[in-house]
Amino acid sequence: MDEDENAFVDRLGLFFETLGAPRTMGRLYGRLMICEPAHQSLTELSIALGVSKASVSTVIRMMQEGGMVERLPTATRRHHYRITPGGFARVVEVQLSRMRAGIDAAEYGLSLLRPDQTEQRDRIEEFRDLCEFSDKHVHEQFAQRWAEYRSGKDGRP
Amino acid sequence: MDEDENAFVDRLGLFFETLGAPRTMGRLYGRLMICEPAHQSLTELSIALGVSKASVSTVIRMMQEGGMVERLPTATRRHHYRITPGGFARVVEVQLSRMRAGIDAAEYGLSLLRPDQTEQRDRIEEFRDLCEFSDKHVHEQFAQRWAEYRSGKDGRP
DNA sequence: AGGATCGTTCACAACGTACTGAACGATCTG
DNA sequence: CAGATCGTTCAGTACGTTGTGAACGATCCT
Repeated sequence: MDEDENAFVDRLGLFFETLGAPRTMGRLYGRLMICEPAHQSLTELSIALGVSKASVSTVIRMMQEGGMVERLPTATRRHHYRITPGGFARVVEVQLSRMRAGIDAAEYGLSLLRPDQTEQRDRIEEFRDLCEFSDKHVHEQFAQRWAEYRSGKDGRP
Repeated sequence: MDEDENAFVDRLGLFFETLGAPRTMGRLYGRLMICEPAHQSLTELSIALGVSKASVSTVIRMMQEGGMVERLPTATRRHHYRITPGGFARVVEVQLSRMRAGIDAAEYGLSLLRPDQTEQRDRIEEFRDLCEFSDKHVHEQFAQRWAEYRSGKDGRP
């Protein structure tokens, strides 16, 4: 519809693509941020973005499972979706939790090396520690720090 | 060659794939962690991983530009590569810096909205703040905190 | 019950990317 | 100089993923 709104939606599509998510997911998220009212049915989203209902159906399910959007209870069989408040934080957390696989791989590598292979061990250990750090420390403190940051932004007492 | 080493290498390939990087990049990184000596020529890597020299050439260039590996000065024309010590931290930083694009998109979206569209503004602002937080705060403190964490791990005084 | 609306699912087409093999330029060795 | 080695580049192929259209089941409205 609106030219500017489309530009915004497409920018979010590009952003999501760089994060490894499908473009349509970003466009849906963008649309749900600017739409009025906040909740939209699958068909409405399909029309607004100019993509098939099939795409919206599959992608929005992924978003729902990831906690980015939530389905509202409704009387009709229309499925109304809206952005989960604070839901995008989960996405970032999931992104960081991927580091666990790196830790596991590193531990496996260390189990293969002899104790005297110190140089190789050092390389793997540094890699493992960084994965561990990214996952553990950042992940542990993320929710809390984010809450502090957020409360410092808005003017509520 | 070794069955176990291949398993380790392939695990890192999978890990890198989940981060959106090519599988070969992860396998190269894995190989460079366990090889002896630490530096390897392009042809050696090609043989060890069972991939074409063409792949190694292009992928290792990407890794070099990203700061994950570095080329060693050498007398011959053999290009010797090794893992950049602490180089993987850069990868994580780059990953986090991708959030900047989210900030820009959000600012653009806000510029489109009227001042009275408070609900939409709230949604976008939360998204923007989270991107800003992920990029700015985490990114700012990453190097320092990682150094602290690292120094606490190894036993050096 | 008949008709319409809404979302889901399937097979298929379109696209981008990762990888290969061959040709090439450049450098060392005998 | 001839031959071999090493890395780069290019065109082409193979693969996985994204998005579509059509058929379907289910629900609501007269």
